[in-house]
Amino acid sequence: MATRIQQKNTAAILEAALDVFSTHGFRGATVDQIARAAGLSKPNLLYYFPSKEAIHTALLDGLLEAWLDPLRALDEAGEPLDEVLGYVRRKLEMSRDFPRESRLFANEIIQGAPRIGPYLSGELKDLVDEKSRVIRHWIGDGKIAPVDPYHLFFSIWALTQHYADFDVQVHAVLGSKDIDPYPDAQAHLEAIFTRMLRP
Amino acid sequence: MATRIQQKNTAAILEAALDVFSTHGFRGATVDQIARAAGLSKPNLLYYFPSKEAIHTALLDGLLEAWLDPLRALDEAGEPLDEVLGYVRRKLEMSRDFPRESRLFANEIIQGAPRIGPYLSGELKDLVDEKSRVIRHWIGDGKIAPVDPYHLFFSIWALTQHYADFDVQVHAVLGSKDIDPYPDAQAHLEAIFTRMLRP
DNA sequence: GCCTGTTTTGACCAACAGGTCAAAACCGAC
DNA sequence: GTCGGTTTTGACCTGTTGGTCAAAACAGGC
Repeated sequence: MATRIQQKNTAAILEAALDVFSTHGFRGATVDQIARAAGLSKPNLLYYFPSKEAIHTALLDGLLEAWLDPLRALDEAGEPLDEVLGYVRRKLEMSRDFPRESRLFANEIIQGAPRIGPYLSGELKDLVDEKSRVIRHWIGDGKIAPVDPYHLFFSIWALTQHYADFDVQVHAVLGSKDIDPYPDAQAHLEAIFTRMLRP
Repeated sequence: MATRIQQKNTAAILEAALDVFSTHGFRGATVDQIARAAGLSKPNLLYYFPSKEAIHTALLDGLLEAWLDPLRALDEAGEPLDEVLGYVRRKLEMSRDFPRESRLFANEIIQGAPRIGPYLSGELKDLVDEKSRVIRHWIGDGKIAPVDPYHLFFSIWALTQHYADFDVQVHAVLGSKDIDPYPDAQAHLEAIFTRMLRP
């Protein structure tokens, strides 16, 4: 249904908007800024999306779609520690590979989740509830050390997303701009959760 | 030097501005909004602070002043595990008691630290470098388990600030708005770092 | 009460923001 | 090339924003 030009331009817009929204927040971003970053004029951009809000919504929808995948993959039938470590690894890879998406999400939450409140207490909470039961089963079976499942998940989110959201701080503290912190982070987090969950 | 009215009004402005900036970010906040929240008219507010920027700067300066105190208190002469746990506790108390300050800081970092970049690679990095040496000494003496000091600090920041910055998400996932997550968080973090650092 | 400095205000401005619109330019099928 | 629909643009409108200013209102010491 969509022409070549449409595909190319909507993609360029979303790409540019992700850049701008993730670093300036919704209100801090201007349509003109996004348009220029996408190589279009403002009216031309508005030809593809009816409003600034619509671009932001499209971006968030696409993000939330994939946001839960790493957790969904946590498998009750697997080896408990490996499953958790796998989840941590996937989340950390998302921070590394999609830092802008992480910051877009972070912006939204910090500002009180005005647009994704229902998602948080809906889909997200449901999935976390479900996986928390899995964690509790594992604890009941003595497969992993007793731990509050909810705070376990909070810890995983905090530790992994930190490397995307606070990227600037991480690099500033580590000193050299060229260093990739992710290998060390990966080892560090693996050690943390291994020690935390070993029965 | 400052009159009663000046003290009262500048305090009210900073208080209101903290509210507004921490939830909407710098560009998302409007001077009018801050003025109304402080119970003043916009020109009246501008009588006390020369610009929106000046209010924001005053707020950040005050914050950064106190931001490092919990880490400064980490004492090389103390019992290593207790010292780290004390730092974690202090940081978590800051998240609980000053969540708006934490979000103000988070907003700044996520947006690339346009105003506090020098602080990050200056004061902050220096202090972290110094305390990292302390951690390494403790490791060398076999007092705590070997761990990358920098990533240890990142972990502490991530885990404690998460409860302030992502407060909405925490409450949404936990379900009941009335529950105070901090007691559980405190116990959880204590357990994490104890297991992490026990030799 | 009066006088001096402080505080407050309403009216105003220029810049910028999101968004509209009609007309022009462009594209590809025929 | 020409024709229909698609794409792009410049000019424009309206509301908002940060900030100014002169004048009014208000202290509080005498």
